[in-house]
Amino acid sequence: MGLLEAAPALDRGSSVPIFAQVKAAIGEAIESGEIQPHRRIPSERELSGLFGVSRMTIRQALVEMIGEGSLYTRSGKGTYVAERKIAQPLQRLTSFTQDMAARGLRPSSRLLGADLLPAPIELAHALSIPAGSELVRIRRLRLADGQHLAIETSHLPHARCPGVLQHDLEQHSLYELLRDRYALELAFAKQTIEAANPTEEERELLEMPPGVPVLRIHRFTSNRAGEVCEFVQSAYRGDRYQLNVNLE
Amino acid sequence: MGLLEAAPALDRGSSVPIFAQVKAAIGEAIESGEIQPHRRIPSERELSGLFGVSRMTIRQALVEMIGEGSLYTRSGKGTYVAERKIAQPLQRLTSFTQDMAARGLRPSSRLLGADLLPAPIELAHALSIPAGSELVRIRRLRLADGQHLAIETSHLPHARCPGVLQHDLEQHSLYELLRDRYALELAFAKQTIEAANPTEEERELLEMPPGVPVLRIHRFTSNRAGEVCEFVQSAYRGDRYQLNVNLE
DNA sequence: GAGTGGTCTAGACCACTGG
DNA sequence: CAGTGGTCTAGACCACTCC
Repeated sequence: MGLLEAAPALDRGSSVPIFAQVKAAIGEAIESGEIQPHRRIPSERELSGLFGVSRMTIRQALVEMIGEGSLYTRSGKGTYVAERKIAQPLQRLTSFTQDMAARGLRPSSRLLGADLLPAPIELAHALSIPAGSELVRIRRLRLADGQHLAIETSHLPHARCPGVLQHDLEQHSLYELLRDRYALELAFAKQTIEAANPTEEERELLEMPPGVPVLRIHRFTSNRAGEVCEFVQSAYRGDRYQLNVNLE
Repeated sequence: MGLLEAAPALDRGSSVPIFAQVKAAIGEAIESGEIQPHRRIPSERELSGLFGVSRMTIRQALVEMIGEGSLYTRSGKGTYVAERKIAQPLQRLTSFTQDMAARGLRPSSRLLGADLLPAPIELAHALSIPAGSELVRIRRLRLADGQHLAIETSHLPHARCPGVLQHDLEQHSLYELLRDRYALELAFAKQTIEAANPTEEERELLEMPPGVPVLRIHRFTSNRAGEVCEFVQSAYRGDRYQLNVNLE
């Protein structure tokens, strides 16, 4: 029973939109190998008939799958299955916790320090808050399978997460805490990445042998409205960490 | 004459689709400051009336702008202007030439070597070609405003770009050459990034002082169909290069 | 209850590809 | 020429928010 002959029945009553069900069905046909890479899928009009939905609804499914890189079109010819099963659909914003889980490593943290400080002027400007207003600073040692991996220092306007320092920041993901307790959902980030030598303090905290560089990352994170809500400085051991990035 | 009262006239005869013209008009209203960040734009039904096009066409414009991060919606409330003018719409695939131009630096190259070699087995597998088949290898020193910046080694299946070595690879962008002469348009890439120490050879070629690390990037590039077409190894001077990445 | 975005329909015309 | 994806229309119903 394949997509090419008889499409699976859709659940019209479901809260899952029709186009999402179509997407899932086509995605399964691809993953199951029923339609091989570089083979044509049925035309939009054929799919419309097979699923019993309008062509516009089919298109909504296809356009999203094209955006995710699993299909591509040749105008006037048809829609084809793309090859790359390689990676995540796009470059996604991930927390340290998610990042490690995706690599199959057990993440843990040690709190190095957490305090309030008046916002320095450049940082205040980037975060769109008054200079000198309260900033939460959380400094953590990050471990993967118990091995020292990185030092991460987060800065957040205290007004956005009052009382955040009273939570257990070693056991819980900061991003989950912000989302669940403060309705602060972080959606975008802008990072700069460079290779550098560690400071003396970083070298000691990460127990690094001499001569090993660090991957230094500065990250501004913002919510869906585009308001910058967090600034993070990280230093990852160069001998233990590789960053993966997908481009388009 | 603003978007909020009277929308600009659309050119129905133009080859530019209506939704793209609507997108441009709304984009201008945002950039001109007519609609400030976090202010509501007219509802989809209002825009439909203002522009004299159907609501679905308006939605096509809005959905794209939401995907690009310049608008966001609150269901049941309205569509709002996002804040982030910060960066490029998404993480885009760029060549060295484009990358430098975006930074306002003058890119140049020195060819260090260009040859054919039989594909080693792992690379052949990644590029989906037979092991031992011909691979083009191009090694270039990259400069920005005349300063040594990086060493880049590209590997391409010779079958995809026969005779590519006869072109002037110092003066021309390889990606433009591939696109214009070989109809090979590279669209996606998967990179791994790490901080490392340079090899002795890299240190000499880049004229690096001792103790400075490099940003080492491995990149697999593919076309729109998802076929991996290129493998690039790069080493950027850690003291002169920062990588910018946007996440979502 | 009125207005909003989210979803869906059943048509239509266009430019482009192939035989 | 018939078939394809790309664009566009004029409606419709739903869940949600705010008053």
